[in-house]
Amino acid sequence: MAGFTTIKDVAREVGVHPSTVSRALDPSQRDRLGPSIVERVLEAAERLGYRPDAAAASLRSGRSHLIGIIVPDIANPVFSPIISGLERALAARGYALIVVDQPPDRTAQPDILQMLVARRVDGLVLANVSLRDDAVERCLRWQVPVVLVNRAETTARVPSVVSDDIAGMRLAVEHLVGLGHRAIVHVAGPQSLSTGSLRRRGFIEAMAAAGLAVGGDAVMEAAAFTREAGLPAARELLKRRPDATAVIAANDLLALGVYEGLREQGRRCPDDVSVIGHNDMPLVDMVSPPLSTIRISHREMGERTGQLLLDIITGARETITQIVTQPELVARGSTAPPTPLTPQFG
Amino acid sequence: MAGFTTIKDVAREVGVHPSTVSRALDPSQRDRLGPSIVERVLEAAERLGYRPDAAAASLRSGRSHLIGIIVPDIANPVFSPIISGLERALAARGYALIVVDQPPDRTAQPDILQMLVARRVDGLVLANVSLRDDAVERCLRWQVPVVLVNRAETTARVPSVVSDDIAGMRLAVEHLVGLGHRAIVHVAGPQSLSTGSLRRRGFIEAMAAAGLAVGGDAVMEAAAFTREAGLPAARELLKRRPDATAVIAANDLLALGVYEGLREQGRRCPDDVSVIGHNDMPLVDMVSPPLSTIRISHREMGERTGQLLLDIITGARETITQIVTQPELVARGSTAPPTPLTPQFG
DNA sequence: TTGAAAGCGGTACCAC
DNA sequence: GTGGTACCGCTTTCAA
Repeated sequence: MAGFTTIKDVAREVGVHPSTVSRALDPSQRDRLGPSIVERVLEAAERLGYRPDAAAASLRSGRSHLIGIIVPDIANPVFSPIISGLERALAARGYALIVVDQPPDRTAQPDILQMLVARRVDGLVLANVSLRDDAVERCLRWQVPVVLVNRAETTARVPSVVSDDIAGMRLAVEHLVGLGHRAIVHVAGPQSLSTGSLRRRGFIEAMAAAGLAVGGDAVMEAAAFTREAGLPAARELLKRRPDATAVIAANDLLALGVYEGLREQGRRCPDDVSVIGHNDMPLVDMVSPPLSTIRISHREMGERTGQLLLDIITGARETITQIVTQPELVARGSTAPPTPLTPQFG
Repeated sequence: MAGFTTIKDVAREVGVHPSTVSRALDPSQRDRLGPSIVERVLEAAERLGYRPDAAAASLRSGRSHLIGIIVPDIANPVFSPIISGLERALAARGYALIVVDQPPDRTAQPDILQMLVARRVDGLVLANVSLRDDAVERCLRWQVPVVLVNRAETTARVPSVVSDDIAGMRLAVEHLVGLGHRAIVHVAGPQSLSTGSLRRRGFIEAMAAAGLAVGGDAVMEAAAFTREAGLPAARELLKRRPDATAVIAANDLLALGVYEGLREQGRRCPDDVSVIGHNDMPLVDMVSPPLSTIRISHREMGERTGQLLLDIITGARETITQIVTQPELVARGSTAPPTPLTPQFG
C-alpha cells in the first residue's frame, strides 16, 4: 500500500506546513485560512491524487466513519432492503457500512460484536435482536451508539425503528372480517422475536376488538420465519381447526408454507381458505394465488435507521427515539369471502 | 472512544515491554517468546478486556483486513447471496466486508471506488462491471487486488468468478429441443453486461448446434435485467414471432416479465408457450406456473470469490484465475412439449 | 493566520 | 528471547 500521496507530499508541493494542509482540507476549519492558500492546497491535492488515509484519521480522531450492521441473514428479502436503505443514508453523510451475517444457529461463533467494536465502528445497527438481547446489554456497557431495526426489545432502552406490528395485524384481521370471515387462525412467528410476539398479540387483540373469540388452538407458533417452518405449523393448525376459513401468517414466507399445507390437504386458496401474509416481499404478487399481505417498507426503515443513528453519533439527537412506521394492507388474490360467491337464495 | 485497554496497559500489568505484548498476541510471532510470558500476557489481555485497535494496526502494517464489494443492488436476489457467501468466506479468515450499492443510474455520484481505496481496503470485489469497465482499469493502475464476480469483462485481465453462461443456455435450449420445440426465441439481457452478452451468444450457438436457424427477429434485448424491462421486450418479441412456442429469458426476472406478456395476450404457459429463466432465484418455484430455470449457486460464487481474493492478497496465488461454475437445469412447470399432449392419431 | 510538535495504538526493525 | 525505538498519516493543541 506504499506509494499513496500523503498530506506531507501536498504540503511540500504547496510549500506550507502539513497541518495547514490538514486544515485546508477540513471544511469546518477552512475559513480560518487565507483563501489563496486553501485554493492552492485544494488544487495540489487534486493534482497529486491525494486521498486521506481513513486509518490514520480514525486513529487520531477516534472516529472511523464506519457503521456496523449485524443481520441474521443478508439474503433474506426482508433484510436486504434494510441494508440497502441504510447504506444509502450512511453514504450520503460520508459513512460506510460493514455488514455481518450472524445466523441464529451458528453457536460458539467468534464474537462478532467485539470484532466490530475492535474495528472502532462509530455506531451499530442490530437487526437480529431477541426480546431481551445480550448484545444490546454490551453496547450499552461499552457506550457504543446503537439502533435496533425491524426487531426491537421489550424494554425501550435503546432507539429502534420498527413497523407497527400490532397495527399490521389489525389491518389483516379487519380485512378478513370485512370479507365475512369469523373462523380465523394464526401461524405465529418465533415468540422470542418482537415481530413474532407482537404480531401474535396484535392478532389476538384485533380479534377481540372484532368480537371474535380466540381459543388456545387458534394460534400455532412456527419454529422460524421460513417456508420450511411454515408447512408443519400449517399442517398442525389446519388439523386442529378444520373449520378455519382464513389463516393469517406472521410473515410471507410462513404464508407460502401455508399454501403448501393447503395444497397437501387438497384445499384451495382462496376458495376454501383465505391466506394473508406480512411484509409484501418481492415476488409474492406472482405466486399463485397472488398473496394478500401487509406491506412494510423495509428500505425506508433502513434509511430512517441510518439517519437516526447518525443524528445520535453527531449529537444532534439526545433522546431515545422509537420510530414506528405504519404498514398498509395489500389485498390480492389469496383473500376472498369465506363461502363461494353463489348467493344463498332460499 | 477513550477508555479502551491498550497494549501498553497490558504491558504494564504483566511487567513487560509493549512490543513483547504485541508479539505474544501475534500467533506467528508467539513461538519466539517464552511460554510463561505468552501465557501471562494472554491472561492479562483477557482479564483487562483488551481489543486490538484495527485502525492503529492498519496504519502501521498497511493491512486493514477490510474488503470492499460494489454491487448494483444489494436487494437484488442475485447479489444478496453473493454478498452472504463472500462475507462468510472472509469472516472465516478474519476479514470484514464493506458493502456499497452503486445503482447504474446514479450518475455523477461520489467516487465509490476512491472512497474504498481511501479506506485502504486490502482488496475489492466488483459485482457490477460492464464488458470493459473503467473501475477495473483503475484498480489495476492503483494495484488494488480485485476479483470480479457474476459479471466479467471481455478480456481476462483480472481474476473472476462467474457461472458458465454459455453452458447454461445450452442446457436451456437442449431442454426445450428435447421437449420438441423448434421455434424458440430469446429475451436477452443488456448486451453491455457479460451475462447478457454471453447468454445471448450461448443461445445462438446452442440453437445452431441443434440445427435450428436463429433469425434476427428471434432475439430481443431488454433494457435491464428486471421484470419491468421484460414485459415490453416480451410484447415485441411475441408480436414479431407469433409462431414461437418457447421463450428463453436471460434471467428469472425477465422470465416473469414474459409471463405478464403472455397473460396480456391471453396465451397460456406452458400450454401455448413454454418459458425458461436463468438463476433459480428464491420463490420462482412458487409462481404460477413454477418456473423452469437454470440454477446458479450465487452463494457458492461468493464464497469462492472470497477465497480467491484472500489467496491473492496473502500471496498464496499468483496467476490470474478465472473460476467458472457449472449451472444446472431445473425443470418445473413452465416448460412442456409444444403441442397439447393429445397424441396425433389419424 | 500559520508553524511546530505531540501523539493516537500498534508494528517492525534494531540492538542486546 | 526481550527491550528500545522509530514511525505509519493524520489531527489537534499550543505557540508564535
